[in-house]
Amino acid sequence: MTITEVSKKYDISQDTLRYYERIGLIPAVNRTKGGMRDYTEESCGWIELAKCMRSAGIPIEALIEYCALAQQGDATITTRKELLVEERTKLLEKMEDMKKTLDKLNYKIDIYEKAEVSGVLSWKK
Amino acid sequence: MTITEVSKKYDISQDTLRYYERIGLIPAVNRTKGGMRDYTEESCGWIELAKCMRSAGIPIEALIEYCALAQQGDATITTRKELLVEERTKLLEKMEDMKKTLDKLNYKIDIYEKAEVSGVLSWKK
DNA sequence: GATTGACTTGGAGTTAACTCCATATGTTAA
DNA sequence: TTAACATATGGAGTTAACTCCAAGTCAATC
Repeated sequence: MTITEVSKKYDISQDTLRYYERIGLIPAVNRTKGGMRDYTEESCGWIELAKCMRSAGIPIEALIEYCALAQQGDATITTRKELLVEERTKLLEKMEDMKKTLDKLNYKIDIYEKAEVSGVLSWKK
Repeated sequence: MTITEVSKKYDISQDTLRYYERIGLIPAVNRTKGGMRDYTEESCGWIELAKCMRSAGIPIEALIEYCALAQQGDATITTRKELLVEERTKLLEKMEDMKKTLDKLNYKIDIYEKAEVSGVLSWKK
């Protein structure tokens, strides 16, 4: 697959795809004789993973480390697992924060709706 | 309350508290004759709101707008509500992304655990 | 009244994560 | 084979959200 195709498939800019490769967030991509990138299935798998993790706000630094470990083979399995567990913990904490914020938003929106009906907002919080 | 007390109470740096006020994320804080900040209950309410919203990643720009609207009185109730509804929508989308990422993390961690036991990782995904 | 520590402002610096650009080279259609 | 377009690289620029700093003022203590 060309970079244009991958960019469309995963809705990631070509600049970002090259950037991810350059910093080691995904392993080096195959090249044609001319030097153009030729993404394999495996490359696509890495890109999908990167997109998924980034969409949840997992920091690039952690993903670079994971990618580096993965390229060192089975000896790093435990380390990689620990890394994922750590990110999972942080993710769960963030989700809790968001849940609290969601509750607050719902509460406030509810109050604003009631205020719209009654025309008064003196009892808002 | 002094800025030091507020900083400790909400675990937000003094620099950030001043920054929030400067950019209008919270309304101007009361001052003593000497010019020092003297946070009221209401100020604290705004800070708590800011902290909650920011912890969920709601952008500063939206909060500045909300704060500006709130200071214009009841005429902006509907606009404020719409703003909150919009942010709630974005928040729910982010939470869905995170849920998907969490599932992926759980799946991968599970595979790594099995690999640790069996010593093989050939069937990872 | 002098020292010490908290607080003030305006502005510069930092960090993460892209995003853009200039210049050069590969690729394809007429 | 030449125009037109896609892609390559290295490096600079951008954005959001802080964070730090210098130089000065306020407040409490000795």
